[in-house]
Amino acid sequence: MARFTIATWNVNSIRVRLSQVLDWLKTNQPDILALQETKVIDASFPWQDFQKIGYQAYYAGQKTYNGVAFLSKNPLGKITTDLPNLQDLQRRILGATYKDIYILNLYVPNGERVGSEKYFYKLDWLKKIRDYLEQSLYQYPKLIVLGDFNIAPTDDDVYDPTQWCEKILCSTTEREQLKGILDLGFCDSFRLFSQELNSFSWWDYRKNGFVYNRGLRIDLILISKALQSYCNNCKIDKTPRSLDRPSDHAPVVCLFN
DNA sequence: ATGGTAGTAGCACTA
Repeated sequence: MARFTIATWNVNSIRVRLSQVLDWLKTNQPDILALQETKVIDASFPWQDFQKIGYQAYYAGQKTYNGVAFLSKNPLGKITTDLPNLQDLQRRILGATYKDIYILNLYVPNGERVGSEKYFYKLDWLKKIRDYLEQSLYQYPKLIVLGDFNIAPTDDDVYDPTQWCEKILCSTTEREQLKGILDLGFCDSFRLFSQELNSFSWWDYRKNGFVYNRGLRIDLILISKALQSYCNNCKIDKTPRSLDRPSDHAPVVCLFN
């Protein structure tokens, strides 16, 4: 397999974060960057800025909320924004092919609070994603599912598991839904490699969460079995989180070769 | 502190 890097980053508004994303792309040169929470309608997506630095943009946005995108050095194929079993006005899904790899960029619903209406929407949404992935694996054994999952897979991905016990992003039911996806034949690429304790990808803006490393690891790159032997590294890049006016999420990068 | 901060929009909602 030719060397290939893919990354995911919830940017919390592409318009506010545009210069940071451009700088990060110039420095890191991933083949593909998947974005979440772009928060722009398609007509306002700043695709020209990315084209100038050698990236083609694919996007599915809406006003104010959600919005997903791919920035890619090479053209992507088979762009999908809705799944056969999941048609939603909320723009949270973007699928594309790159060579023989299928890539699914997800902005999983937050869920607000365990037991809330949004929580059940999240669980139902994840079940539909699972069913779609189960089918897709037949056609695309090489499958990458990445994005903001809004689930911390285990207590090792939580700065204070006691405080977060059975809270949104950490509840047993959410974790079981994620496990249901992993059990199809995916792994959490971050855990294929040794990592520092307390590695997180999201820190609350409030109460200096980043300064005290009070975070969660909710941004994931899941890879199917057919890709595992090619995966050489996965890491979280905390540097953009320390910039002025940052996103509350850090990029996660996965390398194949 | 049923708080806190940020983005969008221009208020209240979402995260």
